[in-house]
Amino acid sequence: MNNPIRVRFAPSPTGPLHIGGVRTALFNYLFAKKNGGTFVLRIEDTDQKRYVDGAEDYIIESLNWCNIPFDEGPGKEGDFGPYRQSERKHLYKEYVDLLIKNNKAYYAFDSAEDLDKERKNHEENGKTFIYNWHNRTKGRLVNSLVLSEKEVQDKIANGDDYVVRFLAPEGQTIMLSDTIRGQIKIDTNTLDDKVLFKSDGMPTYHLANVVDDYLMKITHVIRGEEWLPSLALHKLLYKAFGWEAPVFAHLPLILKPTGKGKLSKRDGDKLGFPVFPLNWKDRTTDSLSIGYKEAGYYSAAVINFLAFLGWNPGTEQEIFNLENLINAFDLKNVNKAGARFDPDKTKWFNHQYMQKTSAVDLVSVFMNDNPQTNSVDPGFIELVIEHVKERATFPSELWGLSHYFFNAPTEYSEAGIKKAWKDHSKTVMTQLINVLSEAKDTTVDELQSAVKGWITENEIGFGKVMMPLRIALVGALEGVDVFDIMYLIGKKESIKRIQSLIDSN
RNA sequence: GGCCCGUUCGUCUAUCGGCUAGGACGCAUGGUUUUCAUCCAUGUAAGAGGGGUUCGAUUCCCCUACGGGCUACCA
Repeated sequence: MNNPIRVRFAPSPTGPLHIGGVRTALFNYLFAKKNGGTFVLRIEDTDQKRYVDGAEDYIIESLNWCNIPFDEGPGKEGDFGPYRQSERKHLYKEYVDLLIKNNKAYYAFDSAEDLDKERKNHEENGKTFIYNWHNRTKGRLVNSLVLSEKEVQDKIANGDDYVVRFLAPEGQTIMLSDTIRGQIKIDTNTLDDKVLFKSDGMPTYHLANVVDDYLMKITHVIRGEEWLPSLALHKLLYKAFGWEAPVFAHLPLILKPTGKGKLSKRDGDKLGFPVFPLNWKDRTTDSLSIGYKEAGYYSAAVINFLAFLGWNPGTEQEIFNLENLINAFDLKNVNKAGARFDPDKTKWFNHQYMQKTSAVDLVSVFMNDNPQTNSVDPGFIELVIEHVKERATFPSELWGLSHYFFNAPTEYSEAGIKKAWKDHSKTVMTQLINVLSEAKDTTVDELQSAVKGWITENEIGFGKVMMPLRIALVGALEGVDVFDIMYLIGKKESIKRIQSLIDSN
């Protein structure tokens, strides 16, 4: 009986998809999958001036990387295509003509310059220019409401530029309902007669999205809060067409980590975190914006933290894979207020996902990132990664945490030497070499008890041994357990490193 | 300026009229690690203000303040 759930994500290909857009797509995806519905991608390329080459591919690649692929859209034609509005151009004219015929819309011949002049004039007088009921027939404006039918036809036949405007109803109070925000009351006199059809023959967003949502049988429109002011117009359009409107839900915005306003590309540049899922190179400025993928984030971590921006499961669990999210998702748990983006928490999520990744799975990533290790036994690399992985938030940090397993130190940290290298150190380290030469080393424990036994028996003091030993092996006072290091790099290499330290001091 | 939406620890949030206001990130302290990091424990810190309604308001209503969005032949 009920119509099958269909939702859409409808980005405009004017640039790279920003994480706010990814979150909108994600919520649509989760809602669709939770309810056994269909997730549609529709490209809203009605603004030819702002069209950016490559943006559509970028959007699709991003959704795929995030694991939230669309069921229908460009390249995945379903029963409701085409899915690019530029390819649906012929449809909009037909529907806008229907509106004109039914006196729900009208032709307007005012030039953009004239309207700009009006706006400027009003502004100077402290007023706002709105094209609507109070002035549309008052003489200054040129439209089919004041012109005779013949005049209108002549103008059109003459090739005069025109737009089609919506005839907003006068003096009505309409109730809007939003799944997230509840009831909203609007006085139609505050609305303006929005342009539905542009002089270049393309529809505006308002017309195209209503027509397409209707034709594509969209049941739920889940979109950003920036569309809330247009909701009245859209509802009125459905009514003008005599169509049943879908259910609307307006998502809270994602705000800057600090300061005011919506999250923007510049925040990422300034504070050093990505705002795009994938790298994006601007073709006109040649500037590169780093993506989450390239910055070393797991897509599952990105999806997880994005889901938690404005939504929560109502429990205290925070780590959710996609399947968990689908099961737990409910629009009722979406917040009304904007959510400030937190780069620290984002990293924390990534750390969680990094720890869930096994060392084996990290080996190829590691070898790819560090070609200098290509001749090393992968089994050895796996062991190394097992030892250092818990310290890392990103796979790219692995090398910095493990280089001493592959290369002997070439220099020693000044602070480390100052703290660890004393007058007696040369003697102690020489003795240690002897101890190690004799020590059994088939297990870490053997190595450890040999060294520790020697220290205890001779009452040398652990600090006197362990600190310089660590300097010798690592080059600094940091890193994993010294016995683990010695065991993994081998007794011979360990002795060599100790000798190098002795020789250089 | 006009219209609309919002407001709980620094940040993300829980609470659906009974609150000693819970969790997470961050930060601080301690423990583990004879290093560093991880990890663990503890601590830190909040319902914008003013009116109502109510036995009782963070929760419901109104006003103010603040924040955000929209106000294009952009989406």
